[in-house]
Amino acid sequence: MGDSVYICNRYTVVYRAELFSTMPRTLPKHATAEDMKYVQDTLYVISGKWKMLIILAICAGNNRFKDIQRAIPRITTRMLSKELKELEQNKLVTRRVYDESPVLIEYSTTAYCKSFGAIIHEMIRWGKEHRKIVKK
Amino acid sequence: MGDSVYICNRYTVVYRAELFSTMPRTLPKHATAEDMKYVQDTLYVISGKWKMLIILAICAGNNRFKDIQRAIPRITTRMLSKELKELEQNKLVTRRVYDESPVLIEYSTTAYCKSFGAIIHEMIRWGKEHRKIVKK
DNA sequence: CCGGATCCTATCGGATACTG
DNA sequence: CAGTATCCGATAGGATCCGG
Repeated sequence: MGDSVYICNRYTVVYRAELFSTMPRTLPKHATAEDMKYVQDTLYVISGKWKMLIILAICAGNNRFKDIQRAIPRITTRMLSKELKELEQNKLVTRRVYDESPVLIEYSTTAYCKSFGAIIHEMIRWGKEHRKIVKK
Repeated sequence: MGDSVYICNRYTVVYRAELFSTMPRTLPKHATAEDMKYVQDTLYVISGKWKMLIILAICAGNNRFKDIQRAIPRITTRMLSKELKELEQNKLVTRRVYDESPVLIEYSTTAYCKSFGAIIHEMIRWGKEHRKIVKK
């Protein structure tokens, strides 16, 4: 009981509520199966080869398709197009069309996207530590 | 200049140093291409369908192969075996062999693994927010 | 300039069978 | 019990071509 089935874009996973009752103190104290969904969501939203780089490229001031592409070596138009669409669906990026001729399209990150900062910080910290640990 | 090529298990990516000079304040202030490697590392270590669940299952007190497998619905022996090996390489899990008969093998999470708590917390927070945002 | 459509490959993960 | 080996389908990502 308490188990839940959760479907994210990638996977169907069954979470057993009992897994979350006895976690050590340094992991979330009373995490629930519900919580795990959120972790999977977050992971899904930012995983993939290009997503983080695209976000950072836009943050760096590249607002047009070609500019973003130029800023990220080796990315193909197919991938950039696909990932931008996903980022837009997830409200991390907005796409604005200016009806001039030729048509002008601008991408920008949302304020919400910036709420991401804390996670990025944590990941930098942890990843840095990780290199040291694994090297040993 | 300042660009770097980085190979993690999954991808070969080129980071352009210039991407990181003008990021908004709510993202890391002076993140470098170096920092992005760490983010990718972290992402890689915990991504995949089962890794987080395995960590949590062990935290919950399942220390033997069969116990972990029973705790995680639908995981196959192949996947559990494979992921445990990776987690061990990344020092998140230790494998101990007790030479009794029949042989007894125990998995446990490392203290290092628990340093992960902050990221999990952040991901829960962000993922929760995300559901609300995307629903609208 | 901004992509969509098509085809292809490599990797991820599942099913099943088998072993010390 | 604690896995390994083999085969296989699904999907992520790449290459290329085309169109508004």
